[in-house]
Amino acid sequence: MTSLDLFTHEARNLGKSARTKARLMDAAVSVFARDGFEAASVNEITRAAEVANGTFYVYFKDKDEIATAVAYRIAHDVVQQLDAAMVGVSDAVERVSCATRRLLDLATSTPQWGQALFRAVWIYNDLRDSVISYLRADLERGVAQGVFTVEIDDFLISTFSAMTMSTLFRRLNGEAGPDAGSLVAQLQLRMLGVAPDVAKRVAFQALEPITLTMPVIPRETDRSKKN
Amino acid sequence: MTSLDLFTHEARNLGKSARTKARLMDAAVSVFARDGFEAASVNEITRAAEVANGTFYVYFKDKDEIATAVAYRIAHDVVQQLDAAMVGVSDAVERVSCATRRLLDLATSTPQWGQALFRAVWIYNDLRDSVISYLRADLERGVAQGVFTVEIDDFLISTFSAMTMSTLFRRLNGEAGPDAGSLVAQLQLRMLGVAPDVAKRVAFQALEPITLTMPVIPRETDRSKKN
DNA sequence: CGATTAATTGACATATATCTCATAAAATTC
DNA sequence: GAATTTTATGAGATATATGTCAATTAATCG
Repeated sequence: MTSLDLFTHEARNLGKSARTKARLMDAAVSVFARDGFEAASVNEITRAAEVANGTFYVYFKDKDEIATAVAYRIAHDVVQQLDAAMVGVSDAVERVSCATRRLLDLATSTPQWGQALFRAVWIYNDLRDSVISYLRADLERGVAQGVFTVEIDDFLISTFSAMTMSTLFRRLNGEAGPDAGSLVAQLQLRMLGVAPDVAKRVAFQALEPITLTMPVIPRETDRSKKN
Repeated sequence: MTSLDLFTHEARNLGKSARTKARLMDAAVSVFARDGFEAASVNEITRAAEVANGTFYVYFKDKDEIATAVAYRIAHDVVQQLDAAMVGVSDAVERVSCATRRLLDLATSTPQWGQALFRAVWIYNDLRDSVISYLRADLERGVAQGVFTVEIDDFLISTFSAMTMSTLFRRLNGEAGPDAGSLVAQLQLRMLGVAPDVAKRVAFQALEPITLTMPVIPRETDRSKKN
């Protein structure tokens, strides 16, 4: 077990089997983030979860099944948090910029989940679609308002999200700094046809601090700090 | 062994050991393209190459070594072909557009190599740098000429190549059609600050048919056509 | 052609992964 | 607290991968 253990935390008041399952899912997040989907093994996951090998198969048929479960749960949570962070933003240009920046902030604030999200989106196409479900609507609104001068189709949306995802990747690997969200949002707005000065202003304008509504993210307490 | 076998073809006049090594490298390309780097096994490669397991270890220390060899050779060849295809294109806007489109055309014309290139660039960062080595210069030239209104830094270049690479990925997976190169080039030019109408014109203008100079790409003859 | 060198082979030792299942431990019920 | 149900265990059967090496086959040379 490492760091956050969000699933375990969520399941802390449920029955024993739910808690064990959650432990396995947290462990899977760690292992997938560290080793990648392919290289990860059930043994690594059970070791990380501190349960016996056989326990895994009580809860999941195989690696694919836990991977799917983890991926969909993470995507679901991220979409939820993203929705919450977007409440009150109505201007199309701001919404598009905000979504990219918030997603990056979210995914990098808990890097293991970010890694898992990245890999999950890579593998499960429908997940990508759900993470960016709001995007198409915002883009179309911008076109209707005349601020975006580009045709909204699958190709555009794929390219747009590839820009976000590649930034996430570089952010998680330390190749990009905290302003990466703003930088890529700026490029995305330019691509959509927003005037350069407006793109810069919107992409770099300060974001409200996030007010978490849904899942309580446990923080390390000072006393339990590691080395 | 499948389809193209470019390495084998290149080595056809060399000694036996060079030919066997080439067989292994072609097989590796196939297997990596099919199974991905992680999932590929030495056994699969030797089976595809129709040699015994032990033969592999005569030529390569392990999977990593052949992967590196293959990746660098492919990147080298692609850069070479790309250079050839860019000769005579001098305008910065055209060069940037042309490079993206040519790279996509090249990589999709031999899909297994395209897959391998995609995976290689993913894993070996310096390869990505070599494939896009010309890019920075062209971008800076465009800025000097006043046609690009964006700051040229690592972040921009990474994002730019992510757009190309994600298009390659979708192209190889049949999610994008033959015009994908033009579509993404258009978006890239817009992002760089080129006026939308110019971006469209340049990205969609006809390209000269490629005149191959360097490595002879063997074509399937009609009589050896499969089913 | 016989001798020498180069290239190839596949069985084998080792390691690690998957998934099952009889059994044990823990939790719950009455 | 005994009985019952739920949960967890880890040894083991099966499979597949890696890398080595003595032996075999193919190529070359004088």
